[in-house]
Amino acid sequence: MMEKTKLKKLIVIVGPTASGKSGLAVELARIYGGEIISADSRQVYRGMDIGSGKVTKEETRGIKHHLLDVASPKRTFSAAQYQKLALKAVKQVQEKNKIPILCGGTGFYIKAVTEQTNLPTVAPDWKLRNELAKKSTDELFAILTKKDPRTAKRIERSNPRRLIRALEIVMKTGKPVPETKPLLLPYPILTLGISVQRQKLKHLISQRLAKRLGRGMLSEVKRLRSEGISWKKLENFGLEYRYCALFLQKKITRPEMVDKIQIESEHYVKRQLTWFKKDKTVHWIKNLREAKKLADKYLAMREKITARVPKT
RNA sequence: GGCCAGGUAGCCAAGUAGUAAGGCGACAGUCUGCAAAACUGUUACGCAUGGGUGCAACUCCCAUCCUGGCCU
Repeated sequence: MMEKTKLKKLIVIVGPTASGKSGLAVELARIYGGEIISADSRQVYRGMDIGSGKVTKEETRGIKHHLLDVASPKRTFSAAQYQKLALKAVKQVQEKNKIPILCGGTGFYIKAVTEQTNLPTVAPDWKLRNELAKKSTDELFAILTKKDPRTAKRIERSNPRRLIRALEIVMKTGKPVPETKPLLLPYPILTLGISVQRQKLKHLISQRLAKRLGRGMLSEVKRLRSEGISWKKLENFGLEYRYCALFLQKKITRPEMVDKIQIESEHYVKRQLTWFKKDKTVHWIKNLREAKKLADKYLAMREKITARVPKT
């Protein structure tokens, strides 16, 4: 009986871009017998490799990675789709009696898994969205206030994207946006946050950018374009994809492109840190040693409990 | 040396007698299906320096310093 009482585990690794999440995840996976579940909103797309910083075959060092290349860049992938796939992957890994390591910089995706927030099931209706997009935020807010005052009260009244999504839900369901309650996973999670000095991060980003250009990032973007991804879509992917696309269209110069990617990446770091700092369960670590210490302690809980459960 | 233009926040920049637009950056933050996205807030008791004229000057006048252009 003892061997059947496996305990569910999940290690989460977060941190700003270029902080070394992927490397740490692979290390921990090798040490503890884990598989990695990527939580990156761009690495889910096939063909977006260099620009998104997807691990290479060598970098995986034989560790299985889930949730990479699961979507076509031609279609819009969403947090809800991610949630479904990621939860499935977590379960799958746990069933193999291995440790799932959820690793990535997309805070919203991480939250979708760890809190299992029940995201509204209304699918995007682009026709409706485009219609609504013609209105000003004031108008949108006024409509929402009328149809769903409770949501209007807490929504950002100047953010068209949020307003439109809320209205989409209201109009498609005929009901107010449902209140979500976070469903915490029924087992403890260990969340590690990689802490790197901002200044150091800037250097890392700049080095990484040079490397990516050397590896053919521009060709990658050109290829995506030739495969039918519109410039607009590429620009919407942000960072490297946005500014490479602008450069390839000759809307900006190459130095401007490099400059923009650098600065925008630094802004991105800031947004990520704002998000992750809010999560008080994150254990901030500086290196593998600190990570191991926490992981050892966390995983040791397994033995204690599995040893005890059969007796009771 | 002469003439002209100009010196406004970390940077770019508007204003031009009535009490400092805007953009970038920086910093902080938001987040219920686009999240590398979208969005919000803060950021010059002071406009090269010193005088002067006005009730009132960044705005007008004078001098000085600095920058750029042209001329010799």
